Amino acid sequence: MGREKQSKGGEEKSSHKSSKLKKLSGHENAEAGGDTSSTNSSNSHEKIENGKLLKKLQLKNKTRLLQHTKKLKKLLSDEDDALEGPSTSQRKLDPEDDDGDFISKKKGQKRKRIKEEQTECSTNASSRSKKTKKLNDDDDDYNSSQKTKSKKKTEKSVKKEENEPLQVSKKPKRTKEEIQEAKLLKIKKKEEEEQNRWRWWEEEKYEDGVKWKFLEHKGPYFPPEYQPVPDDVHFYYDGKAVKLSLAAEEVALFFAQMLDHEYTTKDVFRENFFKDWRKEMTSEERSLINDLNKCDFGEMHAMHKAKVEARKNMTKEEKQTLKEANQKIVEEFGYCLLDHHKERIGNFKIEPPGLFRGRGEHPKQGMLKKRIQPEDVIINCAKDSHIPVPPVGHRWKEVRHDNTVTWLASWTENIQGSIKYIMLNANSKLKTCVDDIRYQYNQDLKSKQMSTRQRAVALYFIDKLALRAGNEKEEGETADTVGCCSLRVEHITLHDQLEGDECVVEFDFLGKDSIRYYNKVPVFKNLKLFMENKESEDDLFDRLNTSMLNKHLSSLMPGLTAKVFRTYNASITLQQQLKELTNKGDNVAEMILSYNRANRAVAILCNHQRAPPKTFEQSMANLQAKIDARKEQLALAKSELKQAKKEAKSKGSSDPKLQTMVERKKTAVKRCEDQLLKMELQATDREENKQIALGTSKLNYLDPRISVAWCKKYGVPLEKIYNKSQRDKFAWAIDMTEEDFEF
DNA sequence: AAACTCACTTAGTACTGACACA
DNA sequence: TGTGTCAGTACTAAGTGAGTTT
Repeated sequence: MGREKQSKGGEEKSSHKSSKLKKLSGHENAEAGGDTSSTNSSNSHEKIENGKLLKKLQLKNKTRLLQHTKKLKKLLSDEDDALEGPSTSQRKLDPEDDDGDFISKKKGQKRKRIKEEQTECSTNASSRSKKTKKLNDDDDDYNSSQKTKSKKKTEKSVKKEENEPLQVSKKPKRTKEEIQEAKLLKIKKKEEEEQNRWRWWEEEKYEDGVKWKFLEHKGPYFPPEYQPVPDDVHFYYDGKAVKLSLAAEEVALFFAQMLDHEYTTKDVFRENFFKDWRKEMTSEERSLINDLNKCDFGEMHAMHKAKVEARKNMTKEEKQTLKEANQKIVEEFGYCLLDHHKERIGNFKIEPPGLFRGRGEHPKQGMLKKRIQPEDVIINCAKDSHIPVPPVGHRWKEVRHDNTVTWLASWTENIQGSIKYIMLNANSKLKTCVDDIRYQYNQDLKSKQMSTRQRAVALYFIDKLALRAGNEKEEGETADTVGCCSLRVEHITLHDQLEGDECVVEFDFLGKDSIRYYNKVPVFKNLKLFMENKESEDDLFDRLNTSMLNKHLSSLMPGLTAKVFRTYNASITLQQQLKELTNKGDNVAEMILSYNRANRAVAILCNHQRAPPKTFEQSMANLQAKIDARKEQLALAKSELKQAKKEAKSKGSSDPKLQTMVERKKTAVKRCEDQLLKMELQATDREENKQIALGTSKLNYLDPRISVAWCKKYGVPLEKIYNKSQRDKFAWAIDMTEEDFEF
């Protein structure tokens, strides 16, 4: 029994974790989308072989977490493995040092603190060891329960499949299946590794059940008070104008506004409405108004329609001011402070009153959804935060400080009696997070504090130019290479005026692997300031190091470090470029050029250079020769076609032999043209690629799902993008990615 | 062990705003 | 200049599942 409970606990933990991760990695949507569509596809592909389906389902279960963790893993480790070679050797000294000294120090401190806290009371100390044990148990249980779960699922689906005649013979599939099984095992192992890693990572942030340590917000935003209708708008009962009380009028207007909707014709809706409406009436009104059919809301309805129309016809300026006003509200109420970072609140507005519209034939449709008052609202925030102030003349129902839940405010809704919450944006994505970060560093550029200012500029470089973080290095041990934070004055030159641009900074330094980074960027005046009174070998950012930078970043978003930024930017660039460069109607060759161009944009961003291949000139010459030959061939084919046409004409169109001849020549010309085009595209591609290495980004930065999705979407064979070993490496992505995948 | 509660999590739909097109 | 269309967003109803109560 206890065991069972534990396993449940484990599962819960993991799902909780995965949702966390979701949030972090911004894969919430992708995951959901992938899931639904894969369900769809398993429905539609009923002919799919058993094995594949099985595998698919298994994979789906097993990779649910993987999908989330994958990114994180990529973000946290891959780059290190493949790209940070020299620096890792240095970092190896401290095995925990993953993201810079500071983080590890901080982590160490934190750990120490926790330990101290726990040794303070002995029960805690023992419970701690229990806890760790429990965690391990949970792990096992979780996996096994997942297994049984997926087994159940697959069994179910297999049963479903049994009704369908199997179209593909089983035998050859077996071996495939086995291979898949092996792959699965591998994936599973990886997944387990990642789970452990993640758990460790998360465990530090919040201990058991705690969702936050600090939470501050402004409380919910209440909808505006009811504005009574002007006197010239009348409500008629039984033909006579009746001036309604405020409360009754408000509810009447709800109904009047909906008159165009077929809801108002439904008996249930009308009955519910009328019943609730009467509750809002004064006793006189109630005794007068007994039949909804005798009510005439015509003028109110017309007024509402006129209002809608007027809003539509607003001038641009009016719309703009309205928008700005809304923006202000969002700025004030739309964000909260969660631990140390600003988070967007998903629904900071209290739901306005109205008539309930359930979905389908809802028995409660038409009931009045009451106006929520501050007296109905429970506020949840940190004890030591600024407690939100209720609207004047009001008080909150309760203010509590429960850090085991994530909601900021709640109230009980009157239709179903269920609780409604104000919560953080469920899909507060990396994307939006990045926007926030960008906003912030743009603000920080003007900061009075030098260190903040330097950090902002450094972030700008990392974001815009995808510079590496630039950890301090042991002098004399390795080549003198730098990254963003270790840039020195000698590495940049400022030009007040260069090639038509003002304030251009010219970068020239050796980055990782001693690859030269050379770039010219129009930039603000800050840099000049940083360079004042400095020798050429002085640090450009003397008040900044990577740990400070990463500390800042991870305060904006847990787990975010400079290199994550780089990875993120690489992937997002690929996706954007692919979207931009791909033309629907293009043939495969053109598609590939587009893809490579997108890939190239990323490589350029990340400064992935290569020396031009030794054989480059030769192979280009060869290709050119081929192109020339093909051109000649095409010219020949064309003239032949002309000739054939001429003959066909002169001898009358009756001769079928000549007709087929013409057709044949035509296709020959067409074929020649296609091939020529293909080769020319290839030549362009190669030429553009002369000094750029695509492999690094392809293998280590870019989320393969983007590429896989792109291939699927445009029908480009995957082999054209990924070679054999790359396909193996990305098997998981190839398998799980649907064409609508969005990074 | 059924029913209920709470805290999310998912998802359908109405609205908006950008854009292409006539 | 109006109009249809499409994608993205806001809103909130509906679903889920662990935990608790009856």
